[in-house]
Amino acid sequence: MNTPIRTRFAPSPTGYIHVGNVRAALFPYLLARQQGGSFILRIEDTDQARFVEGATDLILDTLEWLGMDWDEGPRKGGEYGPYVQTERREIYLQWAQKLIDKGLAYADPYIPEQVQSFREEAIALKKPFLYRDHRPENPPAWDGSQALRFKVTDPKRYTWNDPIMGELSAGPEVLDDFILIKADGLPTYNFAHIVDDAEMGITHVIRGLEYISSIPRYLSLYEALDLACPVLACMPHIMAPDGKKKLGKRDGARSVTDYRTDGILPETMLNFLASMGWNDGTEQELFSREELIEKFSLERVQRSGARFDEQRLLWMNGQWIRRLELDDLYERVRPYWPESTEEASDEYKKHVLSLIKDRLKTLAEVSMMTRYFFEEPTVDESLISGNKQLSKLTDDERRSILKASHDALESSEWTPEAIQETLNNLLETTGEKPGTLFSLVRIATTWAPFSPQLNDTLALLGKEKTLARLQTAITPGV
RNA sequence: GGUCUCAUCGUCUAACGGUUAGGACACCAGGUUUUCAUCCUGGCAAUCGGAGUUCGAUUCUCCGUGAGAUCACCA
Repeated sequence: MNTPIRTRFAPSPTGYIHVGNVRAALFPYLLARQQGGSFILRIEDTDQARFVEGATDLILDTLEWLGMDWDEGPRKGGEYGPYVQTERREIYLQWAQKLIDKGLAYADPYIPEQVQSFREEAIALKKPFLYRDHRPENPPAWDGSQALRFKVTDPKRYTWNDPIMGELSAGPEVLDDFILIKADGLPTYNFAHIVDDAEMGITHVIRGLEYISSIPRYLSLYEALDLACPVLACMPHIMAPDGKKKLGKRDGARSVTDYRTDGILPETMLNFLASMGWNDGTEQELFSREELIEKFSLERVQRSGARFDEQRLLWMNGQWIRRLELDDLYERVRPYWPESTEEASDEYKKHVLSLIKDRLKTLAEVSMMTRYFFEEPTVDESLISGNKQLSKLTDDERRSILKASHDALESSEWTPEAIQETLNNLLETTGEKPGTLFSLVRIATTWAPFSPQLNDTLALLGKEKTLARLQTAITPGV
């Protein structure tokens, strides 16, 4: 009987959360859920300079929105807490003491500027810089005011197996005496995450590719601490739209909150991010959270980076919107109605929504797509002049067609079917083509570049409004 | 520059060493007797280059080339 796996997401609260961050949470989440294990959330806030107030809440809110529930961590607690690194200082110091006792950690007598000059010296000589080449003979006893460094005693080549990348290795030249505890008393990521992962029983570490070159250092630290090494997996980056480098905040990576505001569904975001760099080998494109959990595997994760294609995201969002039940969609779209809809009944708005559901790519689009159902539209002559058929007609010809339409509709029953029949009859009596007649009536009643099927639109708009808008369009001066 | 990694349509990707190299997005054309969209048809479009192994290479090996990551008292 295997012990249940434990995976984690360990973000830094340094600002907004972008799609790359979310995907770094998604893969460990999916794996934990699939294997019946635990997904742990840990806040890595040891960089006080980059700490941003409120960033943690933003991260937690985003994960909750996406339905990526965690088993232990902030807002949840758990038996391995605290789950915020600045609250774990004592733990790091205890582990650091173990290394000191073993002679595997020592105080750095230099200040950062001195180390920097060593580094520049090496660069000037075109030699790779290694701190251990400058390792002090008799370092002072560590009193907590200096940085504490790890002592690499046996630089060697490490080889390890990454479930995504395959067999990896790196030589001794990448091993160095890195800093464990900074002069401010807080641990570096390199040290803290090893300690935390061990203390929290993490079995699978899944993180971005940028960590791959540091892994030999982690391996040497696991050895020094006599710790079993968890499974280490690195996943490829999401690339910036130009495909040149990993997506980051400086490249205008949009926050997940922005996509949420635009009306991207959490289903879409999950599906889309999982699909970037993973597929199940079939031709399936749309995966629900449940399907992702069932089918995900690290072995099928792509090894190369993928660009974030917003057009594909929009297409996928449209697909997910279409899959929603109308009532569900109505609830989600609630914040997006224009102000003029406040008076309208839920029933009417829901009906409007049903007509445009197939047209939506984002929830935010309801606003611009439905205005004419709630307020009097503004006449836009360019809709006529820009229309191939309609621009050929004179004003009088257009009025005459609209007049005929008005009169026919006036005596029509007001159901979608009856309206369609009336419109069809009108084609015969006026001798106009559908492209002319229907377009003209559509524009005169909505003044929108596009709208749902004409008979449905008129039926919902109501006889009174339809006739009034046609009358306005017939009135000279329009 | 050192180290490490990656490489199939414009983009996301599929293909036990044997396929007319498949699908999706985008784009183009047509259909669903009005527009936009949905939906359906069809079209365009790819194995980075060179050696080698093999009867046969997108797939394995090597060398190039290109791209990315990393070399912090950041994570």
